[in-house]
Amino acid sequence: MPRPASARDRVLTAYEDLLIESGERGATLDAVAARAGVSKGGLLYHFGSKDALVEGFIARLMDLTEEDIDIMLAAPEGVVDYIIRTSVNEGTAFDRALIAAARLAQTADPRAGVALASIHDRWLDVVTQVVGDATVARAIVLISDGLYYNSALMGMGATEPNDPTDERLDRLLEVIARLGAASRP
Amino acid sequence: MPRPASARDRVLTAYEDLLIESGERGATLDAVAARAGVSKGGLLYHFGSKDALVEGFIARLMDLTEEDIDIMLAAPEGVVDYIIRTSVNEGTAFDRALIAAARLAQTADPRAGVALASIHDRWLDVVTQVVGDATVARAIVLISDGLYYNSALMGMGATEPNDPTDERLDRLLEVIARLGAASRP
DNA sequence: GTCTATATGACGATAGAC
DNA sequence: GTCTATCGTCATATAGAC
Repeated sequence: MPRPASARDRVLTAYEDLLIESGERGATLDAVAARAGVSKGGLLYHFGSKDALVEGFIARLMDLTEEDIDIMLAAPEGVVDYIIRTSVNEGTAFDRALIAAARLAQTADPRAGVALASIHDRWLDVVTQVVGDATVARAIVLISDGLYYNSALMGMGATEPNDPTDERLDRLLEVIARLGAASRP
Repeated sequence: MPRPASARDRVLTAYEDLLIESGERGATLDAVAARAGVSKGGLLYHFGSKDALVEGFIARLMDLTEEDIDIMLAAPEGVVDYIIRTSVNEGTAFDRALIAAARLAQTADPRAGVALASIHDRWLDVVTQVVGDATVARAIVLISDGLYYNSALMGMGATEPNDPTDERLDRLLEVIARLGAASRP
């Protein structure tokens, strides 16, 4: 039940959208406020500084990460299938948050990079447990990283959502299976 | 024989260094000029605008790409071994240029993203020819992308050069060999 | 809680001396 | 070729009214 979305939440989403569409440079307080439908003063009531805005964004990203890992572990297609196919759809709230974080990671603030590294570690843990072998797990997570990377870097703005039913992903998953990855736990 | 490095070249290298260490936000004309040991006016004599500086940087990146592909094709260990091990050392001039380009890719300018995409395509071509299978080649290049991605995003500044003799890379290459990749042409 | 000013500083770029 | 001003613009942040 999506409730009317508080101003604070709208601000966070507006910031994320702008990071994806215009990069860190375009995600100014003015632009975020305009997009969220509040004034700059209104924005700064909720987040006292741009720093606080980044902090709030990363906190929400980490929450979404935990949710996604639960979904991943329960995925009927198996963890490996899930992690590859959802790299990167840009459809879900989590996908969007991840791309936005990637955009943020190379600017002034190292926090986004640290958050991404910790998410990466969580994935590696999960895949290692499912797959049994640490190096195979690493290869799989690296392929997932590569897919995210390409999504995040090429084609700012015009990033059309990946089709999870793309045949190329099917073939990629077949190849990955040769690594000795159990596609079901 | 490294000659005394023209001011123009020093500016380009300073820009690259600052992109790696401080991100796009930190790579201001002031900072670049200071690092290159020239004044802002001096910098703007060689590159009439920040746009021209980006252009010059990307041109040098593309030159380095062609050089690196020649080296890759002639590598005694084979193309696959070479591409994985050099993702990402941050030691060579080419590695540094690539990381800097990744930092640049999510800001205002789409040119860096376009350049990265074309480099990626060149790699995919080369690996596909060596390996025979397009999907296997894609998996390999994605792993390489993932390694670059992690280098570029985590740990701004403190990115210590990867050790190409790292045992973890050895194991990763063993796993990749299971994909059916010929490690030698 | 949300708004409209306004202060302050940084960045990109120009003009002109040497 | 390289320098020292200097200008215009834009971004963050503050102050204080409603």
